[in-house]
Amino acid sequence: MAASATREKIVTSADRLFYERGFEVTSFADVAEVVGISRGNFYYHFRTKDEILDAVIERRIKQRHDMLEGWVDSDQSPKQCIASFIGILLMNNKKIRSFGCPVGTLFSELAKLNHPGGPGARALFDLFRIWLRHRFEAMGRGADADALAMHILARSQGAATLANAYPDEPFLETEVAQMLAWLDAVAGQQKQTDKED
Amino acid sequence: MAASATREKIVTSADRLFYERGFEVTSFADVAEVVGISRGNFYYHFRTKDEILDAVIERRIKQRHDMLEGWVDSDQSPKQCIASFIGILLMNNKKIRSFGCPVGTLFSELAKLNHPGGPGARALFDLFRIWLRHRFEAMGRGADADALAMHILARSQGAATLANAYPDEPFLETEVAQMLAWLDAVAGQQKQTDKED
DNA sequence: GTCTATACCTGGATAGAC
DNA sequence: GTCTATCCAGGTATAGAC
Repeated sequence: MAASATREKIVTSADRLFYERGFEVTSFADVAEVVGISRGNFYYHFRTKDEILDAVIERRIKQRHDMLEGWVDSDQSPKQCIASFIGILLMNNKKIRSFGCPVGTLFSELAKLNHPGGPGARALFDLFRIWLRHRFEAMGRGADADALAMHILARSQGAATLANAYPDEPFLETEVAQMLAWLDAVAGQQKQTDKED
Repeated sequence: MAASATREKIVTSADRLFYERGFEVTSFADVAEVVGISRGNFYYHFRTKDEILDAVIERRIKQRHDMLEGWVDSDQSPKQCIASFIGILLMNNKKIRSFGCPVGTLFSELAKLNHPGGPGARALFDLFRIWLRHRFEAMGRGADADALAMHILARSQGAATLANAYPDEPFLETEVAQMLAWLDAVAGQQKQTDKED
């Protein structure tokens, strides 16, 4: 269990390569070269390629989880939290333009492969979905909180895909502004409804 | 140039397999098996795997082009045309739930590979983008027609990705309804602006 | 145009020395 | 824990008979 330095480096490098080149196309030799170890040594730390994938997904989940909970813990309002989520697109805009969304692209690759890691990749979506749902609930959107969560998740995914296809255009910034405006409208709607009912 | 029956079958089968399993992971043996020919025969029709990819992309572009122009030619209004575009998501909802969007997933796979076919895959996006832009222009949206086209393209992509991640939920239908409502709003906005200015 | 046979390479995975 | 050597499967691609 004690995470050895080498094991750590393997997971970190594999994470990057799976993102930048894709899971299937990344070979042990590629990872070994980046880490600076021999192919053979690999199998001391991981018995199969799938085990590395599991470790990478686990790592990604932990990272995202910590980031999301960090926002909640730093006394941001639910609306601010959701705005921070939308802001991820700008925070990572360079990588997204080059390689798409790490969550969405990994998921669709594994889905096509019918790969056993698929459910793990979906867990990444679940993490964001449930977290977003809780924020919308905290905003007083009990009834349609999950639908709103799914909607903003989809908008992010679409924005990332198109930003990847057209990396040299200011599209991502425009789209983020619209998503924030949508969030404002959702928050305002709530007040409206309070008055009207 | 005369498209032989075998060549035709190879492209059709490769198209399906590239969509359902992914480009990289699909081997000549896979395609040959589906078509019912030997691997060797393959090379009479295509010299490399990339040549098949080119043919598949060309085929997809032609199919989509014909579909889009068919709508224009059948006297649909610009707004109806855009609604038909949005409706693709429902028309193909079974396949989208299983394998995602054929345009988006192929693009992101090739983007990661830095594959020479990447630009071809982007051409598929361009086809939709430009067609949509023309429809919005015909609706009187000269100034922001392209931005609207990009927006609805992104919404479709996001909806497809999430539908793939959560195939058992009625999410796709909900999202399509919202996109149609958005289209109504865009059309109405135009009239509003006419009055206000 | 289609087949079989085969060359060649790369990838995942194992064995065993150090 | 790390290495080298090696096995084996599967992939692309070629040669040449039919």
